[in-house]
Amino acid sequence: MLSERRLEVLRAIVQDYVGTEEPVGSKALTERHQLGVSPATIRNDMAALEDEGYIAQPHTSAGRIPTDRGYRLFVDKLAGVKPLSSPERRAIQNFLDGAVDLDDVVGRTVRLLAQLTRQVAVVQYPSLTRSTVRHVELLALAPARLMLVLITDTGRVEQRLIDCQAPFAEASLADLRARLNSRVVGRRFTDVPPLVQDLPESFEQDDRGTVSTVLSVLLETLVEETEERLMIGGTANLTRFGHDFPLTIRPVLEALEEHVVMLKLLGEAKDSGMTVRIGHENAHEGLTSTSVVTVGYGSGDEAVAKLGVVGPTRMDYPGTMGAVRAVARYVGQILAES
Amino acid sequence: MLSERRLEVLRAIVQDYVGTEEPVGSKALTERHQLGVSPATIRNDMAALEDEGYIAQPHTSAGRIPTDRGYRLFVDKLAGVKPLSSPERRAIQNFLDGAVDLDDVVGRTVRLLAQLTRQVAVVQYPSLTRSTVRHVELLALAPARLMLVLITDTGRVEQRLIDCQAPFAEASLADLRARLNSRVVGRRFTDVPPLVQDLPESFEQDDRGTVSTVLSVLLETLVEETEERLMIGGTANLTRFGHDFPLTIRPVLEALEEHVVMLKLLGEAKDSGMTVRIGHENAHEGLTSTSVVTVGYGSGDEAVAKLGVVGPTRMDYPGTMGAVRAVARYVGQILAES
DNA sequence: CCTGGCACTCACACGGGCCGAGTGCCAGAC
DNA sequence: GTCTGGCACTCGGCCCGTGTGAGTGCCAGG
Repeated sequence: MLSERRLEVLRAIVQDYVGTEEPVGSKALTERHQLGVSPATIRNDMAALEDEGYIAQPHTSAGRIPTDRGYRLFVDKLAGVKPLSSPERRAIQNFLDGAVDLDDVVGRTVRLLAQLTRQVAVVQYPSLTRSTVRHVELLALAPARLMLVLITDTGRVEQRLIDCQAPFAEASLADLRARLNSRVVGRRFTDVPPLVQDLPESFEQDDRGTVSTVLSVLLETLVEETEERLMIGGTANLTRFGHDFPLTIRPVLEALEEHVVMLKLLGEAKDSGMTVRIGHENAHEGLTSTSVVTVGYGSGDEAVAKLGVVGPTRMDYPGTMGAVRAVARYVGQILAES
Repeated sequence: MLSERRLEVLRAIVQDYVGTEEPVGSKALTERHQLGVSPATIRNDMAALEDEGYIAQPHTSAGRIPTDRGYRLFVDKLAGVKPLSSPERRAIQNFLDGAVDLDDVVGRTVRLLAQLTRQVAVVQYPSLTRSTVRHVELLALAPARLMLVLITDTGRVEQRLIDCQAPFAEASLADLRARLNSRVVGRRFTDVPPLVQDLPESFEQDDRGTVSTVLSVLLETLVEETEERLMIGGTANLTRFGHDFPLTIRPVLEALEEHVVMLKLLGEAKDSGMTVRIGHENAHEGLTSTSVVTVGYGSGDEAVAKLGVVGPTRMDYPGTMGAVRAVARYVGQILAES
């Protein structure tokens, strides 16, 4: 177990290193923080911290920098979440309030997060799986060609074209439309399947095939079309990473472009509360020198999607966490209103 | 006017520089190309080319590199468009054929272009303004709340919610839907406005307000919602730029993230044929050290949108142009089929 | 008009020496 | 037991002088 002071030393090291981007030595530490002890004492503490794997020296005669493990301890035990200033909060609200549709909300959120944190922002579109159905519409584009439109409570709209084997009477269509809506509106996607299972039976023999087709397309849309999307922004901030560029930044850019990778990353995060994954804690190889801060957001009590930022392990954790949490909160509000 | 051989020297310089990324000297030139003259002669030619502003020396005693003007001449007079190999063509077709919807087509195209050219790919979504209407649907979500769905010939679907002042009878709705479709299906967006102008007059007094509202939303969608979208990919290729990184790459990333900037860029290109903008020919400041190769693509005879790549001025122009043209052609085919 | 020769210029790589920040350890003080 | 000041040591980074080689411009001769 580390003594109180040693934890304090670790905190100081993290803070200084994040600020200066340079290895921090014992003397500099005593000068910049009121630790009340001499550099020699700090040196002993640092040696102990190094033994425990919390800090490391890049070169024999350089200062120390935190390891991933050190950042972990810092985040878990030493750092709080720094709330935003009230001008910042107002700016967020103003900026997000101007959004006109879902795409716009997500787009603005990405830009906002990127600007606030000066890092790469990742925002997942509200997921279909956790949403509820606001409305289902069925229209006949041609006698044997239908279009299914699904509107979610988060404002997302999905449409599918359906080719039927046989023409479908307008009356039957209206009937199906009405029954569908009465059963599924307001339901969560995952609850829908059992609710519509028996629908074909209540139709005439001739129409059952078409009804089944429609239902299967609907279920496909609900489930398989959990094809989750996301938007990414602020990649220009990657250039602030370090000066050993190409090697550092390239794999990160590659990972960011693979939305599948990013979705997996978000999926691994906790559903509620904030998740911070530091350096090697990220499974993906390209991201082992980055930290990822994510949090769920939603229109109501429950999270429907996640958002977060990707930055160097050497990031301002309290500030970043504060910004991420605040943005998630406001986006949730905006979604609830619309 | 430059002699034949001097043009040949310029071509050789461009080719070598693009290949090696290093300034090319007179001796190396004679060794790698059969110019039939000695280095001394080449030196004279190079001096002349430098006087004319086609090449420059980064340092007093280094080789020459092409200037923007040099590349311009190369592209205009010296370079052809290099056709793709047939395996490449097959790969393109296979890859694009797997697309399931418009988003997927655009996404695959971006990845394809980025991979083929090893540069940043930019693909504009098929523009609404040049498309035609495949179908318009109107549905009542609630007595006084309508939804307008617009389907284009390129498979794009736009939807809008409409709040009406007064309830709108189902019969009137069906009537409006039918009339709308009979007038606008198959029409180009720009032709629609005069065709629907008089519609409100043919409805009952009570419904005219709602009809007008619907029409104005439709026109808004057609015109204002020429909010053109685009997709960008392959930014990781930027890391291959040079070794003087941050300064070069940063403004480029910033420009790429500003979709408005990129759309303007595409808008400035010729509507038909390929456009190559080299270095300072690009108005945007962040892109003055890049070249942009764009071409229009479309489902039929006419271009409905543009795509292209952004890369260093020192790029393989013939190869890039070949890839861009080929991809545009195949995307056009895919769109026409769907 | 082309060529070989020649003197000149410079960017860059290499190597040595100095500097200073930072460390570990130890003996002594509290 | 813990902290402190002192001390010897390490080593990365910086400055600087030198050498090298690629590349140039110019000129006289074919």
